[in-house]
Amino acid sequence: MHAKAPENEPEAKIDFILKAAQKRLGLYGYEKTTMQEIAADINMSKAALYYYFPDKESLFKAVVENEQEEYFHLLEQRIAQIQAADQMILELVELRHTLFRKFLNLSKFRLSENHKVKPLLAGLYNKLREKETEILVTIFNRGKQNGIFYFDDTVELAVLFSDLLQGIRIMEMKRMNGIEMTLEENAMLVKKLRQATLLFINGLKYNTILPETI
Amino acid sequence: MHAKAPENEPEAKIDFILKAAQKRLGLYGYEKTTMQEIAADINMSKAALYYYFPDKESLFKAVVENEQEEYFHLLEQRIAQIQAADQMILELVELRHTLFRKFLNLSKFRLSENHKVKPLLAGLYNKLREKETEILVTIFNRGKQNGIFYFDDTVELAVLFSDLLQGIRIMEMKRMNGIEMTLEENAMLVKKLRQATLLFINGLKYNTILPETI
DNA sequence: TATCTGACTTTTTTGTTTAAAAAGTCAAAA
DNA sequence: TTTTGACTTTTTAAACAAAAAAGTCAGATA
Repeated sequence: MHAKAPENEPEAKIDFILKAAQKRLGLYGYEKTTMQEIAADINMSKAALYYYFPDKESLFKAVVENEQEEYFHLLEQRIAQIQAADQMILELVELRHTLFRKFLNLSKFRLSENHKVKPLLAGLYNKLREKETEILVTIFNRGKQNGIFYFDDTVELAVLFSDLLQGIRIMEMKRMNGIEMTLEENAMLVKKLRQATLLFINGLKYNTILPETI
Repeated sequence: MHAKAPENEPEAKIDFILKAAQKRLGLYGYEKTTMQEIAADINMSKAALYYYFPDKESLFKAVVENEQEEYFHLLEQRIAQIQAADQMILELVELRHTLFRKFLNLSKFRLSENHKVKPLLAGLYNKLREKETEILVTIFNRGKQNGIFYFDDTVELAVLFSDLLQGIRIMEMKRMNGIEMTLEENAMLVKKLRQATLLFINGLKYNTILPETI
């Protein structure tokens, strides 16, 4: 790589480092990426990285948070142009999938696995999910107000739906052979997510029996 | 323990060993249970166990398969007494949950984790899921024939539903602190499974837009 | 003053060796 | 046919050393 860093611009510099880090992390995962390597890629000393980021975890977090912000920004933009709540959900599911794939790469940790990366990822995932739930609640409430969705506790509903999607992702990942996802595997996952979402939405539309009344 | 083994009855003897093994495995998991211990519990020599089971894995498999057969037997019994397809699904989900809890104990492997137990468990889980899918397909087909469910490919539907349930279980397990499941955590999981199932069934009942036509 | 570096210390990971524990075998006994 | 004690082989665990990576810092650079 050995790209040139921008001179005299702290903001741009940080962004430059993030891009380099993202490349390495996306390619090799957290544990197989060293600070040394990231620094070398952009002709910096390792110590310089520590001038901008207190530690490796912070750098990793910044990279992931970057992606997440990008995603939510785009999502809000897209949703703003849609009227129907059910269409919003479908849009969210689709866009969310692209983030999942990025996240999958970033968190690709070789067999050595958890114990160090797991809590870090868990924290990042929780924040993502919190924001996601918020948005889902907004959409579900809108559907309720417009009289097309029937469900009492929309927060509960949002958490359930979020679980459901993530559950499907996990199950499909377990089916994968290697660490990489083939095109077919991806297509299958997308299809399942869509189908589950359609049924879910349908269930909401005609949900005459509210769970609370049972 | 030190229970007495039944004399001169190979079938009963095997069952006796299985019960002893189940107790240990359910309590400590595969890796923390030794053949020696199981043997000692029933006043046998370790070598005797190897007369009935070729190796430790076979014994473990036999224990799990035992549980599964019991489950399917009970399930078929219960389902036979129900008319409506949607009620059958609810019954299956509920009963399936008790099996999940047993399975959870049996497969409780301490931090040392995968690499040895994982493929073994995966094989057992796949067989379970295959049978489960079969039953689900039967139920979905019945619902379709009776004109209350609308979906084209019921096999696909069964796999999706199975994924969905397992996904919810996994997500809820990830939320758990320790290895054990508290009563509250269990109640929450049961509630989510039920709610998801209800929405799913509802979605099927009013699924005017078949996924294939989109 | 803000940014950066080489040389340094500390922590984590990896590899190696050895001992203990558990799996698995077998000839002979009951 | 079933069971056992004594045996061999394989797997796990502990202890230690060496290597690699994380993280620090006084001083250089501009």
